[in-house]
Amino acid sequence: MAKVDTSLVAHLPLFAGFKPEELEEILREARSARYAKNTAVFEQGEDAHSFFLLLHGHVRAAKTTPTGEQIVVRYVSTGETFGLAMAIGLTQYPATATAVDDSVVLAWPTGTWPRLVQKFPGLATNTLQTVGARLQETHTRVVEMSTQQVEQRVAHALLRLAKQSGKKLDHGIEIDFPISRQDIAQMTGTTLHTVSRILSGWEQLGLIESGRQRIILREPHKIVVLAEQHPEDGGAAR
Amino acid sequence: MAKVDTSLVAHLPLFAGFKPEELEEILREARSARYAKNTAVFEQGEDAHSFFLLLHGHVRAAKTTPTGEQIVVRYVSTGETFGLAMAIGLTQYPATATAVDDSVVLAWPTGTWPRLVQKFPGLATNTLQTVGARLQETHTRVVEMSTQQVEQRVAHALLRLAKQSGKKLDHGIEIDFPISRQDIAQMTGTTLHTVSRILSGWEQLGLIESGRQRIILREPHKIVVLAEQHPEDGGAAR
DNA sequence: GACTGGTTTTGCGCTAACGCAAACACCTGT
DNA sequence: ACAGGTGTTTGCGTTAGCGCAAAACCAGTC
Repeated sequence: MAKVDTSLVAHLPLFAGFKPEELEEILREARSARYAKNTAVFEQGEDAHSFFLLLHGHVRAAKTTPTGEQIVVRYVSTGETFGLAMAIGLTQYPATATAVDDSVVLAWPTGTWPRLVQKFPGLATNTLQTVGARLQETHTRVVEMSTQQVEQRVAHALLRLAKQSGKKLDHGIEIDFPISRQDIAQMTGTTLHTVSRILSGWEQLGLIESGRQRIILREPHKIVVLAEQHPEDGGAAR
Repeated sequence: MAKVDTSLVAHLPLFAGFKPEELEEILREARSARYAKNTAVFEQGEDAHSFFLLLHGHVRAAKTTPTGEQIVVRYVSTGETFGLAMAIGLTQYPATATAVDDSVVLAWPTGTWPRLVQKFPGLATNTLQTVGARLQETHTRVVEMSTQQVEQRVAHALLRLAKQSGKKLDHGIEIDFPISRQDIAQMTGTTLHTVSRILSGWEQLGLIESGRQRIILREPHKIVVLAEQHPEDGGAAR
């Protein structure tokens, strides 16, 4: 079990307000692990044996419906926690987590959570903040899905991805991990085909540049306009 | 400031694991208040001055978009907390809370939260559970909106409402507070008109009985079937 | 360097659901 | 009893986006 440098994680929201020695103690309980691109960290329905902190890479959390459709719940970026099933009172993972890039995680056995929280109440309040933030984001998503049309939703999704995991290039912002049209469809509640059409359109207009599982925003500002623009603008309430 | 009977609230998840005297101390910090039908408990964007526990009645939490559309986030039932902005790191309420029935709440000034949590760490973990549960529910909603069609979504919404706030009658289950087609539309991401058409259809078939802001499920079981039935069943993945 | 499997593009027909409009029921207060 | 307002129903034309199908594309692999 490799020792984790506290300085690498000390600034994370999860550990806000902790002293170095406390941090050390918490980290001692975790093991680190690598997951190669396209391997599962855990599967939906599986017993929640651990909770995780992503140190490196990107992880996709997705839910599968009884009929087999998949919905992307979120993309986890470096520094974020995931698989918190235990903390929110679940014994099984509610989604599947897959590394979309070679990734490195810290994993705490689920059983350590009650003990850690008892000893370090700040963990609970910090986690409450992050779960609360996710709840907000998910509500935003519901609102978008209810009120906006597909093109706006895709625009928002790209902007969010760019913000979260964008790599600045001189000719734009590149989304920093492999992402397919299918993935974007599953984030926005539409189909692969519709996403493809929309992105093709944008590429014509020079707003983006894209290839196989690769998207570069060339004109982020114009995409913001698209995202905020309402169909038949000045639009009335539903 | 009226004294609140601890026995009325002791069993609530929020207070799980607390001793009567602790409970007493927590309750001492709260004031109780009444809100008449159709009055706002707080408005979206307003400074989060308090957080609440609903003792009696029903409260609707809804978000308003920049363009004026409203989306119902959830209906709060007796015993549930709401307006937890502070706990999840917000200084303003992210939604508007309106009493849909004459309602009674307990209200804690936002400023008491840090102190209470510090003294009673169990509050944080209990709240984490409930916020986690809400996150799950919201994810379910996203999945439904992405994969199901309007009729199924409306069926699910009614079943959830019936479960949460259903009053058992001999000829069915009545949703225990005034709810309009508009409200249901805002819960399911569709329009008033479409909801009306669907409910009319169901009424023809004898599945429900309904009137002005009033819905009775006469054949809950058949509605479950509707909710689970997939268009062109055996349906393929998106 | 051809093969193979996943990804993307594009065309075309179809339909679920929207949007608008108008009429209608019901409840409340005067 | 009546008026006014809020909620509901229903018809009708329109359309955004789905679903299917087929082709083109691309990146590794053998």
